[in-house]
Amino acid sequence: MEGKKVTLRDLAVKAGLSVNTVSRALKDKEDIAESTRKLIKDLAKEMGYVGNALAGSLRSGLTKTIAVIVSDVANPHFGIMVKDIEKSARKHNYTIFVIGTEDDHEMEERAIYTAIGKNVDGIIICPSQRSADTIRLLKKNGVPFVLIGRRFEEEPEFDYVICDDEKGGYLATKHLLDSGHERVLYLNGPSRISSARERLDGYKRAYREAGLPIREDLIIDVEPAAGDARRIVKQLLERKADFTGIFAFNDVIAWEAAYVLQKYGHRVPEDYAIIGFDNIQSRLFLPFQLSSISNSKGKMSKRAVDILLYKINHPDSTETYRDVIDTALILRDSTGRSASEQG
Amino acid sequence: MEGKKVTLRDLAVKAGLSVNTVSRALKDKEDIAESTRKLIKDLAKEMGYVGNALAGSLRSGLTKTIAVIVSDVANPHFGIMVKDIEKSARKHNYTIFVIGTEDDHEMEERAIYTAIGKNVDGIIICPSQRSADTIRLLKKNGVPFVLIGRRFEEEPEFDYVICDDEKGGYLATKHLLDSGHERVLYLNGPSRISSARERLDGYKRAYREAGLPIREDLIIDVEPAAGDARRIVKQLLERKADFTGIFAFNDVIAWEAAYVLQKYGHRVPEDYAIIGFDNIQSRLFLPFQLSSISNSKGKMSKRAVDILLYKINHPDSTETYRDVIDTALILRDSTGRSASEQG
DNA sequence: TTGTAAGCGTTATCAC
DNA sequence: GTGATAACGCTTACAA
Repeated sequence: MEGKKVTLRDLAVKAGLSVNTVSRALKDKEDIAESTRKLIKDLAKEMGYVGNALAGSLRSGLTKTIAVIVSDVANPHFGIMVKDIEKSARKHNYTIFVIGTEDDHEMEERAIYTAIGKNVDGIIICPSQRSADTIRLLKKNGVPFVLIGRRFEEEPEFDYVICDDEKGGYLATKHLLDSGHERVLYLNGPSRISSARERLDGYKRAYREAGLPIREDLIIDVEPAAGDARRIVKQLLERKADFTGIFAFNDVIAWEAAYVLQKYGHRVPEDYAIIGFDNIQSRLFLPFQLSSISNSKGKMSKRAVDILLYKINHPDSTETYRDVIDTALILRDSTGRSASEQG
Repeated sequence: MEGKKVTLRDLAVKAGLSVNTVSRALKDKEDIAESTRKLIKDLAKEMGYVGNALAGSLRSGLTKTIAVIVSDVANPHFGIMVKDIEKSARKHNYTIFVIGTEDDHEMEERAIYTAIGKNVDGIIICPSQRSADTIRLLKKNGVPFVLIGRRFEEEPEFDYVICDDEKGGYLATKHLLDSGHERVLYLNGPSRISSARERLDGYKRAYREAGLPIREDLIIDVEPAAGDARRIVKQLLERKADFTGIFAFNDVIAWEAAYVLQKYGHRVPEDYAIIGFDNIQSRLFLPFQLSSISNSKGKMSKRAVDILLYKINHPDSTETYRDVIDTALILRDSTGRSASEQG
């Protein structure tokens, strides 16, 4: 019952044939007698043969494996993305490594070395952007990769799939402004991150278009991982900062902000209107109806896989991919939409 | 710049030494001249050498890789677990494959074959429990594995780490009963799943202890993946089913139930008290304060990794592991706790 | 201290 | 149709 792994050689010995013949039979090569093929296939099933992909990979140089490197799979945004990537990859017979970085530089570097060492065929990474060096490592080692969710403006050779962050930031802010909230707190991500910068651009554009002054003291950087958002919102409330609308870099931060508002006895949307980013509600039906910016994670993930596989299969292609997926405003209760059917 | 991967041979040629010497130097073996070692290490760095773990694995039979097989990484419960497993594994220099099954039998089987084919050193799996055959496959192939979250009572040889589901079900139900909710709707998971059955046992025990009759019509199975919960709760509300408390198999189902209640204009906890399971709120600060049963996902994940690594490193050990992690009641607003500080 | 040879399990090539 | 041989990149045992 409890067996060591069955190899081609085991089958060959048992069948009185050569390893080679066994291999070819299992792979349905043309030049094998029908009878032999059947014999071997039955035997393989009987003995519970499972091919050793490792050995094949060593020869072919391909592992049918890709690495997905993100800060934190426990964040629903990344959880959803990883799920979608895995699903797309699986359709093409690829398996994924998942490696977390906590958006830390050193961990990211190690993650990349791990991936290269395991001979992945390619990498999908949401870079911490603490430095472009880690990504240059990939270029240097000739490992195909695609950035997802973030990009390096100064590195035109790094392919990416992002969403239209500027537009998202614009739509969110404009909606709050249009609803009469002239003082919008923006709980932004760290400014090293391209999406944080671009969403901020959108925020500012909305303000400019509305002819309202931008209040720099209402633009605050939050470290996403740390639960930093709660601390910051608490402080703001205690010092009675002057705002009525909140735009958050992502839904997790928006939830935390709403959580603190609740703790302090404030109502959403009556006292404060809140809008997030990522539209996680489309996948997770939470009883708190958070307005958000939809960024089509499913589409982004699929696209990233498609591009990566193309690069893997066309190593000499010099095309570069800079895909920007559209974003859209999704209104729910947290910004006081009247009873509608969205969500 | 853009290079093919550098191999030991490349280094050897460049250094005018044998592949073997290079290998030993990089591994800090004793019998290498200090000068040679330095020469080679510098060269390796310069040329950007990253070892090919594949080749070594083929020899050693170990890949330093484990597979994590779960139904759905986008479910925060599994997202958190995968994160914790990855973290623990990484500490021991293991990398994880993540494969989703949607709790589907065939996909689970394929996932297992994939894992075996990729020569993982071990597997952590939350089984769909549509059949024990898939898991027997693992036993048959001699691949170390640990079940997480679910167990097969009829298969005493399958090691597992679960939480005390019966106690959790008991605590949740008892709390609702104690709070005056005599008719508790139980939105349970599919009964093929051990944790669903055991939580139900706890539910029943609480009822028995309270001396109240168990209403079988208030015990309903929900398919977790499908968003089934929303449909079911809607139906119940429309036919004005008779209950005031809801105990849900997990937090995702609880959220969906609360979501529907909200849509129908009901208040939580005034009209309905709700309690979930998994205590995701401990990781994600949502503005909806859901009472829940804590099951120490961090502890479970770590324990699963520890057991698995032990089994990998002691293949001849015959110990079996049946770990049951304690569960605890965590009260929040959704069951009407008075203002306290939990959260 | 360093080099040579063999082998991990598979597959591609080329004989037979 | 089938079998022998080499090769993928590395490590272990042993020889020099």
